[in-house]
Amino acid sequence: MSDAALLFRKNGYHATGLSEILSASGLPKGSLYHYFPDGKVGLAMAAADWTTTGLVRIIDDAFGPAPDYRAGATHYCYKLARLFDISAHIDACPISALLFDGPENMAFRTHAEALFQRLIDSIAAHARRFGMSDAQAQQAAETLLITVEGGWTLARARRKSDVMRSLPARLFPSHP
Amino acid sequence: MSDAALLFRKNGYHATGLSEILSASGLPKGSLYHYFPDGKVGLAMAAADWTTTGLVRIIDDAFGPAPDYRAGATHYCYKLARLFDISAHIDACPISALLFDGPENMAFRTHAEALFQRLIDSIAAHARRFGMSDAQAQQAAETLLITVEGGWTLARARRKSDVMRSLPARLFPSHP
Amino acid sequence: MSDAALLFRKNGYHATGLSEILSASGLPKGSLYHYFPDGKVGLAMAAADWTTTGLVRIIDDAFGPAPDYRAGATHYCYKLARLFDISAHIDACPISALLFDGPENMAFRTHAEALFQRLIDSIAAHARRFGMSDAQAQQAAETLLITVEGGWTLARARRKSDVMRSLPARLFPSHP
Amino acid sequence: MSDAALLFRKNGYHATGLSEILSASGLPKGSLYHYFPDGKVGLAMAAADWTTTGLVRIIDDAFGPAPDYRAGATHYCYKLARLFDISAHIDACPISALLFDGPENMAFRTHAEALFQRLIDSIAAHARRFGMSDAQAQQAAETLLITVEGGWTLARARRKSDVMRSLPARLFPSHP
DNA sequence: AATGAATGAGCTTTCATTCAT
DNA sequence: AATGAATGAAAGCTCATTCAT
Repeated sequence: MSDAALLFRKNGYHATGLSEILSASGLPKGSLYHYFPDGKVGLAMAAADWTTTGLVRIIDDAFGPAPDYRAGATHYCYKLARLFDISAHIDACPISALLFDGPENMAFRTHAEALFQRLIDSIAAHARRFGMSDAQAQQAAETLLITVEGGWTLARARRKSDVMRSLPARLFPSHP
Repeated sequence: MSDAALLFRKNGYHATGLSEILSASGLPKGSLYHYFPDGKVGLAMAAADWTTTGLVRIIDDAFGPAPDYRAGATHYCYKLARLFDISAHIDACPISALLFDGPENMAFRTHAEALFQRLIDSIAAHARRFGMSDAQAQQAAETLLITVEGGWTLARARRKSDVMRSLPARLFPSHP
Repeated sequence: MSDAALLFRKNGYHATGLSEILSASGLPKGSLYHYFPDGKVGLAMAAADWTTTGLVRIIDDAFGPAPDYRAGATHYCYKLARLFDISAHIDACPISALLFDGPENMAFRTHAEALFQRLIDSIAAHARRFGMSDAQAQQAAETLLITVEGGWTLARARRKSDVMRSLPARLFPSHP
Repeated sequence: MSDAALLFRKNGYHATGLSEILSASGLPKGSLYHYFPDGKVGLAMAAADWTTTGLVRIIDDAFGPAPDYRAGATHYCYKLARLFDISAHIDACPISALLFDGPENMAFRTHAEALFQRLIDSIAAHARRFGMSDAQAQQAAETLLITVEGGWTLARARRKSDVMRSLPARLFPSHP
């Protein structure tokens, strides 16, 4: 599963062949359709689920020990910058890699929406823990996700993680 | 060219076949490699160039008549929201569609970086016009691009353009 | 069994998947090879047997109450025309569906020959009952089978059962 | 083309793989879809056309020099018996091999109907030449096709061409 | 005795590209 | 300069069958 997730993120959905995934994972060719009767679509969705779970864990690790929301968000951006560095700058946002599939698969869009919402909800839970109202928390979490998502895209184009580390300053500008 | 750009944005790089593009544009099959000796790669880059030029025009239209930077950025987000709506929710960010190609084409990343920079520079020029310093303008333009890019991704997952119209409030929070 | 026979007749041997048959009949997947150790080949033969038994019953029903051979043959053709109509033009001759398998299964040909002979023998028995000699009966039964088989093929191509009802006039032309 | 036609007749539509045809004909794999953009379906139809043309020639050869319709039909049956023998008893009626495809391809049935009609028309033209009325000729030609088709099927099951040579006696019984 | 998980060969088709004209 | 016919690799997927339980 982790092999599939990595390859999908690295190459995108269409550029990743099933045989590539299978040879990477060592599994036999015919077995895939037992575990994933929906074939490549089902496998890609499961891979995105798997990676989203990992992102939720990163969120919890970032916000858990933080003294306030701002510190948690900053930790989160820095953790993603590190993740970007160790993955050799080649990994796309796992959910976006799913999203960028043809429009004929509306299920993909629906699934991507649900996964983004999982991330937003995870962040919002921490925001509420730090005293925000429900509306404030939802707003702040969405803003963080949007910023992180856009920052990751720019970092990818530049093949440098600096942008990720610049995000907290953009999110929380100092007021003169 | 506009046909190619639209198809790449709609389906992504790998999901768009050359024959699909050629039959859409009515061009003869064999002559593509005379106009684009690098084949699909060169065509995709040219298509991204073409769309980037269109985005620069949108930026100029948004910021040109605006009284200040904040108003220009707001106009820009609203124009993109309208663009999202009239393209029936099927359009990816044209540059991202390029980005999500395999790592075997590093030229793609380099080209995507240059295109993003063109957008940033266009925005920064307007920012300077409104009195910002060079450093401030570059910073503000990057932030706007990051936000717009992330917002577009979330809008695409939700198949609703609302997120785009919520971006100005996130970029310019009111201070109590 | 009736599910398998119907599917084989509808789609042919190779176009009918074992999983299709098993899911239609509700039987567990692995147990097929206990009932039919020869797998798909054995199942198809048993299905053809089952259908042949049904055809023998139709022959007996057609000839049993008939006053003479000609009337019996006519009834038979009309019964087959009705069968063609109620099966929505999708049924091949069940034995032919077997026949049209690859030459690597010579057992199929042998089996098909035996099944055709069962039908011929059933018709010949009625012919003898109506006073024909053994040789006459065998000859008449073969002719009827040949005509019915060819008529069914043409009816299938035309998707109309009319040909079947025209067969008696071809078999028993009025002498001026 | 003749390779494809033979293989389809020998093994049936579904049991004949495209790679089998291509390796038999020596053509490269990718070229097939230039000559037959509809793929296997188009190839099978063209193969059936090709063989039908051959059957029309056999009909003309049989009826051309014949003194009357009965002699022409007899020649035709004997020519088919010889064809059966030299094709090693393994060849199906080429049109039937087409016909026995899944019902999802209504185009196949329509095409098979047209091909059968070509054969009937060819025979009927000769029948008219021998003095039959239009109605008589059509009727006689249909009867001959039906008989030949059914006879071929039985001959195939028995792996002996005797049935084909017995058809004239069935078509033109001597009146005592 | 009975089963469902597991398999690898094979399927048809699409692909970006080349090259003789 | 311009082209469409031609191509081999690879794609995603289905298949009948096996076997440990």
